[in-house]
Amino acid sequence: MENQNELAKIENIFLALADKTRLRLLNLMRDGEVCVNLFSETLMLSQPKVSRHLAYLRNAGIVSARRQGKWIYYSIDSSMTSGGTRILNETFDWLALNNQMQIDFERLIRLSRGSEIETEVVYQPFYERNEEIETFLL
Amino acid sequence: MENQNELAKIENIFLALADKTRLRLLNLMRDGEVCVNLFSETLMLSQPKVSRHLAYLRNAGIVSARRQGKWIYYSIDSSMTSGGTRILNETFDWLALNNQMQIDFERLIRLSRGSEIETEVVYQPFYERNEEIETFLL
DNA sequence: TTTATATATATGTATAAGCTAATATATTCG
DNA sequence: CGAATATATTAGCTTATACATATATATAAA
Repeated sequence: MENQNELAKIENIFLALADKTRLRLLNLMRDGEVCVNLFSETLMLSQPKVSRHLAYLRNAGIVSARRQGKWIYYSIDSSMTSGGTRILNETFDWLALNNQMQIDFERLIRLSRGSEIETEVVYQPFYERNEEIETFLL
Repeated sequence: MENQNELAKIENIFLALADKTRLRLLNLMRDGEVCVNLFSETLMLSQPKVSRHLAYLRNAGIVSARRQGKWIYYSIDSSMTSGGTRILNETFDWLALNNQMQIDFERLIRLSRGSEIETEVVYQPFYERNEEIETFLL
């Protein structure tokens, strides 16, 4: 993924977006960071499946991850190229119109309120992040 | 391709864009229609390869084709969904910055002037199309 | 240090999609 | 009609990727 020409980078962004599961994962990150467990619970998908698709998005440079204790939080990588960022923003706008994506996001919010599952997962919008806790990038 | 839900349609647009050859083909259609022969000459790709990728784009609803005599001209399908259109426009803007795409487009223009190949291919911007000639959609 | 939890990766398999070479179809022209 | 041209499709092969299941790694807590 390191030594590719520009055209290959563009192709790789679209490859990353060309999968329903990855689109659903991205939609959940649209304005905050989410940990693997919460992705898995929200979308009712197996943990390895979620993890592998997140790795795909990470390798494509679309999301970044930070560990906080046992949890790893994923969010949109703010250092994307401007071309990729613009495509991604259009994609978010498009996804926002989609029924499945709306349902997913509502479930994310509901689960992150902690009422229905007993795990410690939380949804953390950017503005709520506790930056004092020791974190590091993967 | 007919009976798919909205999310699948979104996925399919990105699948269609997730290939270097298809991106190069689309770039050549950015403000006009192009026939198969000219795609093939411009990109120096085999005719079956070009034809197959154009079929892929056609099935995805991104391009449409019209026959005029022996030639079949492909262009961006103006009846795309607004979401798809917006993604496509961002994509064109991004491609326009890419060196390979610039080279491709210049070669298209040069070849369509007819100086270097002896076939009858022509590049036809929308505004130059002769609508009087009998045409039909594939 | 052992145990539990959260996440990542490996393995085997099925499917999708790419490529080349060959062939089929459609149109025009003689 | 028969030949030439433009485009599409098929066949065989290879590669990429998705999936489920199993296993490994990293952290926290006891």
